[in-house]
Amino acid sequence: MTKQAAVAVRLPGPGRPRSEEAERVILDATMQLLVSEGYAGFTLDKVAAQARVSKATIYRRWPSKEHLVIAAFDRTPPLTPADKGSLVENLVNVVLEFINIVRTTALSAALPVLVGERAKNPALAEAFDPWLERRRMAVKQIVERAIERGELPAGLDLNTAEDMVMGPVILRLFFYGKGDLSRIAVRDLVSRAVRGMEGSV
Amino acid sequence: MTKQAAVAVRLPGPGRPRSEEAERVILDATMQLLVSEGYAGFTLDKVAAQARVSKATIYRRWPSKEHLVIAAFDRTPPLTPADKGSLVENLVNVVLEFINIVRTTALSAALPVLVGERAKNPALAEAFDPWLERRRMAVKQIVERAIERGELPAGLDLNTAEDMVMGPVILRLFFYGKGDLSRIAVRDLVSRAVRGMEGSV
DNA sequence: TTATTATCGGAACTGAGAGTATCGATAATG
DNA sequence: CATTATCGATACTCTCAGTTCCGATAATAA
Repeated sequence: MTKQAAVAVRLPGPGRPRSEEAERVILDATMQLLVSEGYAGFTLDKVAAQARVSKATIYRRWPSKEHLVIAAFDRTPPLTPADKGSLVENLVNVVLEFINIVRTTALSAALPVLVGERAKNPALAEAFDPWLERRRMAVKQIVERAIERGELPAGLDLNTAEDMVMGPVILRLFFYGKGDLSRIAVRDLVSRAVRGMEGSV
Repeated sequence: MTKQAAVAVRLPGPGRPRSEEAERVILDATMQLLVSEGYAGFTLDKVAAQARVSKATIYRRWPSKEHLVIAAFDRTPPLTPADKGSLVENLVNVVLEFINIVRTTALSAALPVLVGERAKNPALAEAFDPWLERRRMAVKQIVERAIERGELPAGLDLNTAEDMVMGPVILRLFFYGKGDLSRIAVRDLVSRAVRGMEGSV
């Protein structure tokens, strides 16, 4: 949040090599603690304790708490762009998969905070944006295939399509505590978004 | 973020009355500092200094930093649901007004952080949700009038409509640093959202 | 007028947590 | 075997949220 050292990677050379084991254990502890404690109760002292590692070992790899959290997220598997049913069904499935991941991991606790930090921390944005972009791929791929099949117009901008599908979902997920995100509700939102994608403006 | 005292209001009675002047000056300083320092650089010591007020005077009114920030936001004027043009034009105008407010006030710095806190602080949610709901009214009203005019189907859920209009915008505003939010881009998003609202699912 | 009470600004204080520095020990290179 | 960068452990600095106590002030109630 303040300074960031010039660390992260180290090229092989003389000296004791970094323990890959330590890296794995730290990221495991990070995820577990984010889930159990929430972002507010999440401290690096707890990570160090649970991973049985010194704080120096953590800061040697990641320059800040936020970078560590992003690194932990980076290991979560990407969304799988299913291709089994109709366009709407494929989108509904990937959206529900996303909702499920957010709810069962630390994402719900950490993502809004990271978004807030990102705005004013360029180094954090550099780590955060690729992660986010990777999550956006699934929806884009599904839309892209629909365009190839001729179900959606060729001129449709993929970013616009993605924003239309995920925007309302993100809103209900993070901004409103009570938004309806049942399969029926999601299907309704996605169906309407798809209708908006059809034809030109 | 941790404890919250039982304060906020005080009924008139014996003793020195609370200074309304102090309240005003504190909220002014809060807004100014949020803009100039960002949420991370925003501290209550700075607020006290700039407002020439003791911290006790602040905490006597608001139980936490977050509550103070929300109180400051609460004074920002509501969105005006213009009713001058077509449905799409009215929505575009109110969305652009919202974007402008976010960009020229401290909202961009503070809103994501507050959203993150809201998820795990019930007392904060209690203060935050009404504020948010009030901002959602403008779009809902415009949509409601369109339904009355018969431009949109009577069965359309207002919350769904609002999510479809604002979702993509919020996404570009807070999650992506670089999203296109020009008038042309907004008109494109809104037009597509409106098309999604038409007809049943 | 006088007693009571809750505010005021000022200032010191507590507690927690991010990030740094130093230790002797260990594991690699050359 | 000399060099070097890691290791865990521990203590430290700094900043900030929130608390507490002060003497002074401004209202109510008798």
